[in-house]
Amino acid sequence: MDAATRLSAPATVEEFRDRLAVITDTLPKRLRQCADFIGAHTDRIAVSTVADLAAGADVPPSALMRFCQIMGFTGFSEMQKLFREAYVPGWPDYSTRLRNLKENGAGSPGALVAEFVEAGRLSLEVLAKSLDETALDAAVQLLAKADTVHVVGMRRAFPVAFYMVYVFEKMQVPAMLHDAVGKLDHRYALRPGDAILAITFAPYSEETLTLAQDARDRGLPVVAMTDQLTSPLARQSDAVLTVPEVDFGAFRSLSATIAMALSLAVAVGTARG
Amino acid sequence: MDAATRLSAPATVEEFRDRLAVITDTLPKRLRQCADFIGAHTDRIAVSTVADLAAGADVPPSALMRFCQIMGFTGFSEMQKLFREAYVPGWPDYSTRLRNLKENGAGSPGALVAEFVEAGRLSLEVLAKSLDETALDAAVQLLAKADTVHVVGMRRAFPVAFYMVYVFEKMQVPAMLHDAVGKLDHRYALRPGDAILAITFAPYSEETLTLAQDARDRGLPVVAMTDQLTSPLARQSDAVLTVPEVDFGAFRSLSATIAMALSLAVAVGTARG
DNA sequence: AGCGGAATGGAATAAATATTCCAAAACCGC
DNA sequence: GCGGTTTTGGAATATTTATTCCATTCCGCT
Repeated sequence: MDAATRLSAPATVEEFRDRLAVITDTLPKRLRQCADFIGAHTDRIAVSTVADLAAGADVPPSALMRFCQIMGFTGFSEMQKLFREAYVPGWPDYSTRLRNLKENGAGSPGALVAEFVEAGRLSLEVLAKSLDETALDAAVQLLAKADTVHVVGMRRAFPVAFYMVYVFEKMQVPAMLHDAVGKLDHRYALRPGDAILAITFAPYSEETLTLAQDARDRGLPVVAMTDQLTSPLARQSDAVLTVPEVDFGAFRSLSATIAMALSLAVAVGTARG
Repeated sequence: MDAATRLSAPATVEEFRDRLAVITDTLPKRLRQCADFIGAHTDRIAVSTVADLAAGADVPPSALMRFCQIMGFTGFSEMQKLFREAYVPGWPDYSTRLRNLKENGAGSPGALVAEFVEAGRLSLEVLAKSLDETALDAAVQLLAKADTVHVVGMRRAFPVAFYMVYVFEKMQVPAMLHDAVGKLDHRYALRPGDAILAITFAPYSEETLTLAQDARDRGLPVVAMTDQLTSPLARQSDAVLTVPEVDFGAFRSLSATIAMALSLAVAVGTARG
C-alpha cells in the first residue's frame, strides 16, 4: 500500500463504507475476501477478534491486518475502536464534564445552554438507537384498551407525567394525574379495567412505586417508564420503557423522556380512534 | 460467595437481568456499584474491557471480576461472551435507524418516536444557533438579585415552570410556583424585591399574561420565556428569552424549552452562590 | 520458461487484557 | 475496644489477542 492510501482513516461508519466500496475492486484475492466479508458483517467488527473475522473471511489473520491498514487504520484495534464508539457515541467523561459544570458554574449562561443542548441531543440520539419497539408496542396496547389511564410521577418525573395527561386530555383519552396534592393518594380511584403508567428515575420515589404495586396487586396492567430495566419499578410492570437520559443529579435534560412520553401518548390516543 | 451462588451462569440476557435485580440488594458497597453500573450500561459489556467497565463503575478491576463470579460466570470473559452473542446485529447509525423506524408506517409508535426525536434535535440545534446571550445574561441578573422568584406557566408551559421550580428548590433558591390549583391566583404573594418569570406560548394563556402584567404594574422585573419577540408577553417584560420549538403535529417536544429553562435555573442558582 | 514485483501464510514477538492471590482495611457482633 | 469475618485494592501472573516480519508462493510480462 502506498502512502497516499494510508493517509486518512475513516472517521465515521459512513466514511468507512464509502472507502470500502471504492477500494474493493482494486484489491487482490485475499484482501478482496476480507473486504467482502467485512462489508457483509460490519456489525460484527465491534465484538470480534482478528482471529474470528479472519476465520469468517477464510483468510489468515495477517491478511486481515493488511486489510485494516489498507483501509487507512494503523491496525485492527484502531478500526475496531471506530465501531465500538459508533455503537453509542460519547459516553465517557460526560459525568466529569457535568461535574465541572456544576462546580465552576461553567462560565457564562451561554456556555450552560450549549452544554444542555449537547446533553439533550445526545439523549435523543441514544433513544433513537436503543428504542425497544416491542416494549413500546406492548405499552401502547395496554394503555389503549384501558378504561382510564392513571399517570403517576413525582419530582423530576412530574413534568413528564403532567405533560402526558395534558396530551391525553387533548386527545380525549380519559386520564387521571396522581399528583399527591395535599398528600392524598388516590389509590381507590383505580378501578377494574383501568391501567397505570408509572414514571420514575433513580432515586425512585416511594409514592410512585407504592401506587404501581397497589395497581399490580389488584391485577391492573402497569406500564413503566424508567431509567433501567433493573429499576425496582421494572420488576412489577407489564411493559417497561427505558429512557436513556444523560443525567447529572437534579439536572436531566428530559429531552428523550419527553419524546418518548409524547410518542406514547399520541400513539395511545390514535389507537383509541 | 458460596457454591450455591456460583452454580448456574445466566444463559440469556433476560436471566442475567433477573439475577442482577435479585442480588443487587444483598451486595456490599463496591459490588453494588458494579451491579448498578452494569445494570445501567448492559449494552456496553459486549464492547468493553474489564478496565473500562471498572473505571466506569469507579471500582478496581478486581472488584468487577468478583462481581462476574457472583453473577455465576467463571470470569469476565464468559460473561462478555453472553453479550457478544446476544449482540443485535446492526444498530445502524442514527440517521439509518431513524429511517428504519419511520418505515414501520406513519402513525406507528416507532415512527412517532422518530418524528419527535427529530423535532427535538432540530429545536435544540436552532436554539444553539439563535440564542440571544445578551437577553439571557440580563434575565439571569434580574432573577439572581430577586428575593423570591415567582414562576408561572400554564398548560403546555406548566411542565417547564414546574421543573424550574424543582431545580430552584434543589439549588436553594427561594421560588414559588403559581400553579392556579383551586383557581387561586397568588397575586398578593408578589412582594417588593421579588421577580417573576413567566412562560407562555401561543395561544398565550390568560392567567400568565395577567400575572405578568400585575407584577409589572407594581414595578417588579418580569422575565419572559416565550415563542416570539412579538408575543403579548414580550411587550411587558424586562428580558425576553425566545425559544424556537419545532412542533410535530399539535405537540411540542419542549426539548429546547427545557434546555433553556435548565440553563437559566442553574445560572441563577450559581450566581446566587 | 524465466524474471521481478506483488501477495501470502505462518511463526515469532509485542501488547493488551483477564484473572488470581494475598495482605491490609473495614465491618460486625459482642 | 476486641476477635473474627467479610470486603477491598493492587501487584503478580496467566492468557488471549494484535502485530510484525520474512521466507515462500503466485502472477503477469517478455
